[in-house]
Amino acid sequence: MSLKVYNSLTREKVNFTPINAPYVGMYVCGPTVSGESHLGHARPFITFDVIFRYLMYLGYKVRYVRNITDAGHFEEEGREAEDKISKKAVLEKLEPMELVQKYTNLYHWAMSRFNNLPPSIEPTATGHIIEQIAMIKKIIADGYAYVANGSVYFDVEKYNADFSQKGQPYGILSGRILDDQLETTRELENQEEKRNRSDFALWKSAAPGHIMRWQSPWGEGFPGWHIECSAMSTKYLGEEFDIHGGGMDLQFPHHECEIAQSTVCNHKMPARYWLHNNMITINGKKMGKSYNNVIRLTELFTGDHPALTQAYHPMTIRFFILQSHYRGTLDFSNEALQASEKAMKRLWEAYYWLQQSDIKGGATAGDAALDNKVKRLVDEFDECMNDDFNTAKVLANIFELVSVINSVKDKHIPAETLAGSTVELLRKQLKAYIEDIFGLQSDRVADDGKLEGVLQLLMDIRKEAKGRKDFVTSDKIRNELAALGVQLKDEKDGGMSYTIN
RNA sequence: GGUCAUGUGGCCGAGUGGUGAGGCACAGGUCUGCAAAACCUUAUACGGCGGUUCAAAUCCGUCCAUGACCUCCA
Repeated sequence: MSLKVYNSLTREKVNFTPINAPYVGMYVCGPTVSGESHLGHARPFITFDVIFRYLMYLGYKVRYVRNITDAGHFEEEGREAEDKISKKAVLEKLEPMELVQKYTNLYHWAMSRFNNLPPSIEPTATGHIIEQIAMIKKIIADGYAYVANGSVYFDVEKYNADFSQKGQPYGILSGRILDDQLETTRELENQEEKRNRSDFALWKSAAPGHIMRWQSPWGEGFPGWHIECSAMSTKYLGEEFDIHGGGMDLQFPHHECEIAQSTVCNHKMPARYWLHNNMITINGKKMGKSYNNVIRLTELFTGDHPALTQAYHPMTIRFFILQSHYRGTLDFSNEALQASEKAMKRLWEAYYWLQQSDIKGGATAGDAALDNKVKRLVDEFDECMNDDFNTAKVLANIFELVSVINSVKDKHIPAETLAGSTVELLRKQLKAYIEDIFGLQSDRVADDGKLEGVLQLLMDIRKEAKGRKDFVTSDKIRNELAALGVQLKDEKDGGMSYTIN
């Protein structure tokens, strides 16, 4: 039973073998901090966070590198080349780095709300200009890039011609054939500097108005988008590392260009396994700026958006994302998120009850069939994750276990139905998966126990009131606590429990 | 136009050719001072048409539909 991952490069599920076990290097393309993150951005970061956590669970020592793009990309496409970040900074009357800092902070805040672990290294593009320039120099020296008017372009045609023979044509990842692209690419303006349309910029000369600019051997300018990832992944993970991740929309051109750059510099395919998450859609359409259907994370958390009927907790979104496989599209809707919200609640109640209860199980199983079923469901967690991180299947199993737990809780089946060892296994693996691997967190207050004590007191008073059929008092306690977001529930044997929303 | 995906019940979503994952919603029931929760039961499905097979949601062909990428994009 070993981990299999779907490698976009070969388009098949393959065994995962680290280059230098137990060490694993993983690079994931991070955000461009020129604006607020939206729901779509949440997916890769949650997906790869779970992958990061699972690799550690398997015992690997993982160095997880996720960059921050803060240098600003150039835009072409009929517009004047311009630095996105500095343009917006002018509009907002901010220093570019102030803008970058603002959105970086927001991004980090959102990541922690999602309970994503911080990556091992989070390098910034602006902090690695020197490395990028060094890499560009090397590419020029090898003859795969040329200088034009202070800008440097990668010569895709030459690369493709030379490396096709070595079995690594340009387009190897995305399946694109360069010749087709040449025929079908739209007519672009301001392309006269490039020898071919498919050439991409390694370095862009900065127009006089540009605020973000650096000295280079080719004049003042700023780095192209693709080179930062190549420079930083090489610096921190080496010329060849294990996993490169990101959204499917980055396959082309971004990752394709990274492959070309790194291959020229290091004579190696940079990463062995290329993992790509699919998009989050809304009404069947990808969520993205160009579609004008973006729901920002701040809006999602507050519910302040026309498309939202309510606010959603970050954990609801995390759960929602884990309920589908990362390579499939996932369609956003209020109904779907509300379903996730309820499912999560159900999960927490069963989970906390089990962790806090003192049930021990029997010396042997009272019902071997059920006991075996529980063991099987738990054992399958790892198998599901080993099958290209099938979090949806793990959750399905967990919910089957929730039913069993609830049956024990309600005494429909006695605790001795399960063997003590099975109960322990269940406790241990549910914790490992729900908290450690899936990174789900409940809002259950982790204070010093004062609130817990107060609530217990209220529940005791309510119990006494009920005992003397003083339902006015007992309902008052329940209703007023409910108004504060604390839900009381009567249990079958006269006990009581609470949930905090 | 090129490349690559996808089409599963009211909704969201797994799925290894053979006894209908799971979640939410719905219906009936149990429990309950009431409520909520929980539990039990039941229902609804694999885009169309062919083919392979004893057997297909699962394999093959074809058609239809949708989406992504080809331009910044998670």
